[in-house]
Amino acid sequence: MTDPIAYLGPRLKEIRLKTGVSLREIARRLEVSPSFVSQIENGKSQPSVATLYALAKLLGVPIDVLFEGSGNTDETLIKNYEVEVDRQDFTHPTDAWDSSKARISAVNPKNRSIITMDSGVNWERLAATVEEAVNFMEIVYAPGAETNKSGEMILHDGFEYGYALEGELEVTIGDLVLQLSTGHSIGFDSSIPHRFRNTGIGQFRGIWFVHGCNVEH
Amino acid sequence: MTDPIAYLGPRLKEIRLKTGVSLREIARRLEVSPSFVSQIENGKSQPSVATLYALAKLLGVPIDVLFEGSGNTDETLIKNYEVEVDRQDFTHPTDAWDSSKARISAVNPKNRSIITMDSGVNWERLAATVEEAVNFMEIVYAPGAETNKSGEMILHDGFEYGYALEGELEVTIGDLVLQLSTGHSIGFDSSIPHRFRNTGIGQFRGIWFVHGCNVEH
DNA sequence: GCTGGTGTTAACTAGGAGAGAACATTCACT
DNA sequence: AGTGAATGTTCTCTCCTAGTTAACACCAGC
Repeated sequence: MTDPIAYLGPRLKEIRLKTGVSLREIARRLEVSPSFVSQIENGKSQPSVATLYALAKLLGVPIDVLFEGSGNTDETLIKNYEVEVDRQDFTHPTDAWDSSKARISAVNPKNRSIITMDSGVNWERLAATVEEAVNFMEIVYAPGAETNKSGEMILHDGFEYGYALEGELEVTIGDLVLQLSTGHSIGFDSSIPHRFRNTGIGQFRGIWFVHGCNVEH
Repeated sequence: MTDPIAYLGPRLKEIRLKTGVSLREIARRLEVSPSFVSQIENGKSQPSVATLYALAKLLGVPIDVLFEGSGNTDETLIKNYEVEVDRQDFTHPTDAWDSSKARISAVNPKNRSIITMDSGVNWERLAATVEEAVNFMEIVYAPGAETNKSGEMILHDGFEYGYALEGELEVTIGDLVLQLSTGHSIGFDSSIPHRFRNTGIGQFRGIWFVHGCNVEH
């Protein structure tokens, strides 16, 4: 295993690029010089603990992921659906994907079925429907992205459960406003009008589970 | 909100004392001077990123917990149940916690309601039951831990969905054996006999969602 | 008394965290 | 093509601080 400290810089750069933030923007928010951020990313300098902490907070990732080496051996041979769908003509979240009555479904993160919503919102299916009226997915909100660009709330029957993986998500349910960050979780009645908005600088990722009322087997 | 950086030292000391290791022993292993460790613990000096990393590795804690100071940077006003339950006399996973008919539930990772199963398996509730026959939780398997120490499979009605956060979990469903690692996800019919086992060297954590058949609202 | 453990605090130094400037690019305009 | 404002990079330099060495005070057991 290679030295995780040495990969800290490249890892930071990778995360920053993924979120589409500029190096200078980072520097501005951190109140350090752009050159220093560059030096860090290229491994020519190392941040202090304080800047490392601020950096992680800014990017919305737990510090530990910054040290997860690139030595990622993912040789698990999980076969699954690799369809790239792009339909948004469904009325209920649980109808996002067509149903397929497998009794077991396993999905490799590399080839998830993805639905691209408008304005920087993605849904990635975590399991093919082993039952009706259920949707198990990872949702990804780009910085600034929101459920409805118009700002109006949505509601539907059923219930909804979420777990925040990384980033910041402002969750509005009824007149309740919550700020979700890594590790936070929620569950609520979907018939209450709700909407989400990524208020962080980095992307938001979360595990989401939605099911309707007419669950049958 | 107090500065989490300032609490880094005290936090380290707290963890060290809890494990019963001497300050000088830490210094020896880290290959730094004992005085420096003392200075770090008393907040009179701050470690470099490299030493911080080594320190966390040595103490066996993720770096992020070193910043979960008593000065709670997490000011999200999420109120939730803080009960420590320890009952295992339920017959169905969805009955693990008593039901409480809130329509919205948000849970802060710091004060989740935890059920301690035997042989290194924990369930941490991610949302209070906003509906019947549903359980949304984070499951933690210590290295080597398994669903049933006896090795027999379990089955119950309903469906089950999982997402792997960290570690390795060997999942056996019927005669299908899968290896889950970070990012992998599954969904299956719980009436198929199944069991899990942590085959990795570290702990396994995953988001789990279980619901029964008699879902009503 | 001594010896071996514990943690703490001074005074000091070498090295690197971080700044600042100038650099080469690429865009989008008039 | 010319200006302007972004982008990231690479020099050089300074000042601060991560980390050392020394001596400190405390407890055990022999």
